[in-house]
Amino acid sequence: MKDTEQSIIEAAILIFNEDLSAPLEKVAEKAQITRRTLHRYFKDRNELMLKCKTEIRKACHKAMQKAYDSTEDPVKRLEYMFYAGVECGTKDTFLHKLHTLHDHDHRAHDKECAEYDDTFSVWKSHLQYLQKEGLISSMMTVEWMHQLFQGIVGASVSSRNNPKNDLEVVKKLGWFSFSRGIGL
Amino acid sequence: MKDTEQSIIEAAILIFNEDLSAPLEKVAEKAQITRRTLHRYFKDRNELMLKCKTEIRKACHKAMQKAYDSTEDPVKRLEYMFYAGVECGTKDTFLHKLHTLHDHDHRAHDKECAEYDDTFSVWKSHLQYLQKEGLISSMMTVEWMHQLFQGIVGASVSSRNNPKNDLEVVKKLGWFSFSRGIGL
DNA sequence: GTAATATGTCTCAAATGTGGGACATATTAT
DNA sequence: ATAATATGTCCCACATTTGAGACATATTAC
Repeated sequence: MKDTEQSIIEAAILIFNEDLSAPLEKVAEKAQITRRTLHRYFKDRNELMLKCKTEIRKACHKAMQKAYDSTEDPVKRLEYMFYAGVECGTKDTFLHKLHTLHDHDHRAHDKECAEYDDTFSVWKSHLQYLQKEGLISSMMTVEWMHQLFQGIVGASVSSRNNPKNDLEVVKKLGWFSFSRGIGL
Repeated sequence: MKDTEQSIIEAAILIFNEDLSAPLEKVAEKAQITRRTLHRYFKDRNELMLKCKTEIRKACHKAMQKAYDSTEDPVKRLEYMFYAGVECGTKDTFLHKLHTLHDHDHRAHDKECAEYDDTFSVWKSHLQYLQKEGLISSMMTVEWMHQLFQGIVGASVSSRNNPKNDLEVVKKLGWFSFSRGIGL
């Protein structure tokens, strides 16, 4: 019964990803509880948002790290990390969105931003490594490849909203487009 | 002095794209006017939102059509239509977002959705044509290529938030990734 | 079955967002 | 310079959102 808190967070991520200032009522609806119950778990919107941020950072970091550790082969490693992004779904897209908002100024000494950077530092370092090895195009910056990654993950997640699109198929399509898109 | 209305719309598109339920105060700030002035031009949030939707549909439709008409060469045509998307910037990403929201059910008989479909029907038809001619991969659906298009346009628009990234460079990078991503 | 815990219902006060009236000031056109 | 128009300031009524107390009901653990 303690998973109510978690289900609220999951619901909030889905709602806030589409509408940052959505009323908490909508989050409660999505979580299939009352707003009163939501307030028993979270003092206010801010506290809920903080928990969401922690959750998405944790989940994405864990998934990316796991993918990285799952193989030694540089190209497979890249592929699995891409899949990790897709499997994180809305959590990944929301995380990226929060750190590219126009008013959010990203500074590394901030704790949240540091954790965000940390989550993708392995990923970015790996992209640089692949460039040095000549496995992927050197004409593009790591920043662009990261934006491309987030963009294609977003496209994959959108595709999955249509239930007729199987996760595995979507992942393969996404990887095809991403890998070729970075000149692999 | 009549361009105040237009500048409010432009500001609203930027704000609402990031935060659908953002207070109108934020729109006014972005447009560098008072909320009181905003209310003189738009009765309420709903009216403003409708104007935004009309604006983005109009702008994107016009840009896509212009790109289509600018050449006869099928591949160049595709390339120019991609650039059109990037040049529409937030307008394109916002338009796409509005029609992929979870609560928005997309039905063709609805006037707004019909116009949306119309805007990208030329684009999608052209993708199908290229597939039939064997110029791009036939392993993927038109829907996926469209999602990919929107995803990479979004990545390009994000990149441009960093002023050191020149529009032309971003366009070229985006096109490189997109064209290869669809197997061209 | 009983106690503990979780959730729902009803209610309400505070905070925030919204729309617009009244009037002053600023800008533009002629 | 003057009139017309646009915008800002101040203010207010209204709607929505928010956070929580009090209590009933439901669920779970033992």
